[in-house]
Amino acid sequence: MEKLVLIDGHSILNRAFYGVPDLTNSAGLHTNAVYGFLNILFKILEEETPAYLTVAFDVKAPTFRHEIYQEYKGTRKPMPEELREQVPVLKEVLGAMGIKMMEKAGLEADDILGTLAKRAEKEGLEVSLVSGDRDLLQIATDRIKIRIPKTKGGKTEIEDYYAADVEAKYQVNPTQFIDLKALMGDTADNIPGVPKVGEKTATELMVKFGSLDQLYERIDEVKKNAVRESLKEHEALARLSKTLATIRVDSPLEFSLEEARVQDFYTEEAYVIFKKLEFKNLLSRFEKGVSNDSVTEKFQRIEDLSACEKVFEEAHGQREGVIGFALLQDKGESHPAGLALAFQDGRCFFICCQGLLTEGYLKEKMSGLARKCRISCGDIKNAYAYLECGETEHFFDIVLAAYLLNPLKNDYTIADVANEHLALMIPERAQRFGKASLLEAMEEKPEEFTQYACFLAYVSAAAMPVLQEKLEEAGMQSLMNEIEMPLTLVLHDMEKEGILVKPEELKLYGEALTGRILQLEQTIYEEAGITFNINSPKQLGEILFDRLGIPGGKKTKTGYSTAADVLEKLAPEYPIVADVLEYRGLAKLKSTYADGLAAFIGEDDRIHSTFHQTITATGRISSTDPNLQNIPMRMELGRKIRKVFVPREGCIFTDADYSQIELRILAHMSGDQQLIDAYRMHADIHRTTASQVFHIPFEEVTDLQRRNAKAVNFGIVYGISSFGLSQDLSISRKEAAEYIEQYFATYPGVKGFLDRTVAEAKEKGYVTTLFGRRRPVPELGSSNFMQRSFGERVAMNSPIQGTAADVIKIAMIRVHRRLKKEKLKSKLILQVHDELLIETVKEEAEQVKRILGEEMGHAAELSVKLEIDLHEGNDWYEAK
DNA sequence: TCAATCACG
DNA sequence: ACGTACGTGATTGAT
Repeated sequence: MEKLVLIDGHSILNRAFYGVPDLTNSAGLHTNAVYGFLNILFKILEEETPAYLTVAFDVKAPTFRHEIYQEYKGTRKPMPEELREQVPVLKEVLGAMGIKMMEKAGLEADDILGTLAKRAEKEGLEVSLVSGDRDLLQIATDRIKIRIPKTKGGKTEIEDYYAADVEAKYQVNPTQFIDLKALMGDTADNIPGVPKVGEKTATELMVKFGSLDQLYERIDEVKKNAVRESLKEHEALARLSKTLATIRVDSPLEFSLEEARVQDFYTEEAYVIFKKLEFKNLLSRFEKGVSNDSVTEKFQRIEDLSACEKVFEEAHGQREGVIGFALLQDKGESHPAGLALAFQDGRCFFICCQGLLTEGYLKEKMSGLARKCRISCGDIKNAYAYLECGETEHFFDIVLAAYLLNPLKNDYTIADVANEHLALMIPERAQRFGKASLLEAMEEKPEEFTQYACFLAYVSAAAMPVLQEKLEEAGMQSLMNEIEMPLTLVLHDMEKEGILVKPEELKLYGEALTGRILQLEQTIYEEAGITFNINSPKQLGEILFDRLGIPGGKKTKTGYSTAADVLEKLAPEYPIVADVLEYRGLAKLKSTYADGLAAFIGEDDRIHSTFHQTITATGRISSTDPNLQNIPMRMELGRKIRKVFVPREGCIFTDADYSQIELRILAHMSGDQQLIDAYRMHADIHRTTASQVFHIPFEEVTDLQRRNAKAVNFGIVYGISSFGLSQDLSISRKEAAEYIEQYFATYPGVKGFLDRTVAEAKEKGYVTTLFGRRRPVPELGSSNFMQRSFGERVAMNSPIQGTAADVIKIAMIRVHRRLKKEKLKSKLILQVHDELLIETVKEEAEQVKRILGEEMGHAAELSVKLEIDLHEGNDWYEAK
């Protein structure tokens, strides 16, 4: 049966805009929405291979809905400029591809789509209707399928609804869906619903009565008084809403199916436009012979021992080239689905972990190979169980390389790398298997799984030379080879090691909090004269500022701000505010730390956090599940949590942190002689700064002056602005500006450096650290003042924060190496940006301190010394 | 899924 | 005139 695909143009463009990260071509044109639209389009065409295709658009002109309801807003919120400019671009692209488009004054795209769908169905066609708008579900039948794509970070999943699926999900059939909408309203389209009726109530009503008409005929059967009265009162509104929500299926349209016939999209004209938009990976579709088929025909699945032996034997012969490798194992899963290898000639093998091919066997085979050959893979940190090896020289992580080349992306999948660096489109995992685990996916779709696994290995091998060349071009090869790759080993060991905690003490800590929390809760309810959810900023704001009439300005989009800095100003005068602040503090400690951490304690009584190397824009690492880089420190009560983190039997903690590493790096990078000398003369840099900036003898600097100088120092590192500083110090903007001016007068080299950095960033589009790490700063090209200012601050801060990140990474690698080389049992277990924590065997304490001092102190040779503060203790609290 | 809040460097 | 400090992650409530 022939098929017609109908697409809601604006709706899909809109989805794509918000789902695909910002993209701009060199002419400064935003292209992300068009790009996302095309990806969805190609995906659908590949799946459906329709005979006919039409894209419908809304027109600006008023529709019949405006005539019957004045306030009707139709198409949603105002479109951001970055999206609006892409609408004509999309139409141009579709035109060039010879795709039929339709729009008509007085009709919304919905009405065109509904009408065409029903007509086509009558003529015996199958119909797929693609839209981001659930309103279209009312059109679904068993021959009209509604497809709702969801794009997040480049990945697209599509929800499909035939009539039966609508019923399964919403408990109403497509016709009833209109009535359901009429009761609920639709805020996006500004269609009013009946007050007091939300989704839940509306569904209940529809299940019971079947239709809006039936509901009003038997209105007295509605049990809830409030709902019934509201329904009665707003009957006219409900019926109006129904009319507004009903999609027309009988629009007067001239439509010839023949014009919609799908033809070859890959026209010369389309090629030119794709090139102009810089859709490099889509261009590959125009080049013949580079289809995925020619790649996948060399993919093979291995299930038995002899075949596997042969693969590994051959692999050992691949010394000159690189072998692509992929481990197919989900995090937290006890055993893998298997592993994949890719050879230079394009042959790829997915080796199932089953039967004689046990986990242990594969580990041994793979580790043997890893000792002899160069291996390229993605996310190597999670594959070390299969690559047993004390060094990383002959390993390459393509994901890590992709991160270095552009650290601003949200995630780094191998499919992404293939897309960006090989111009090869391969489906994302979620596209192939949805939310299924790898083991489930292998069971359910064996052939596709083999293809998926082989692709991972294939891309790993094929992308390596490309990425290496790009790294070299960008001057980041040694950053990759000497810092990021070796660091993967260190992080792997840190994760494996974990940190010991005392579960009972953590529990006691939590219980102690609970008592006080309950007490405060009661007090707050009494003071408010009402019980409410203190954790809800919305409710809290209303109680404090409306009900109790406490003076406080609106701040956030949604209502009053109840953030700590606002409440702190009110606390001295209003006991309830002080209590809320205390409550908030305790609730945070309880939920995030006491209860939160407890959930991560393993069988070994240790917490094994995950360290991420490809998250931050500046080069720092991050920690999750749980985050051990934000354990309380600044407040005494919170800090006590650190007492539950302890070294194992026979060990102590040795903690070392850099003293003001970012300011020292600023001194070095700026070359400001005054600042360099300040560090050479005095330990107390903030007091020195105060003395020099305010022209006072060092000894006479007051605490306030020192505090101000400290804030200025911080401000400089963050990319100074008088507004930010004034906010921090609660002084006027003018005063803050004067501080900054005096600071720059004192340290002219710093001013020069910051200015140069911003200028360079504007020229090149990125900034670099001392070790060559890059951060692009696209915001500098923005026409928006706010965004541009942000870009300037980022340009000033990133080289400093990023260099500090480089330095401690170097220190980690060296400390880790020396612990191993000197055959110590002490282990590096945590990094907190400027701090390293070592679980130290007592007998090794002196040696460990020496290693930390030497390796951290000399990780980089700067024009000022890198000072280290060293502490020891029997728990993390003592060791800080 | 997003916004607000708050923990850290 | 615009309306902010830089970089993260977890929890909560509301949508």
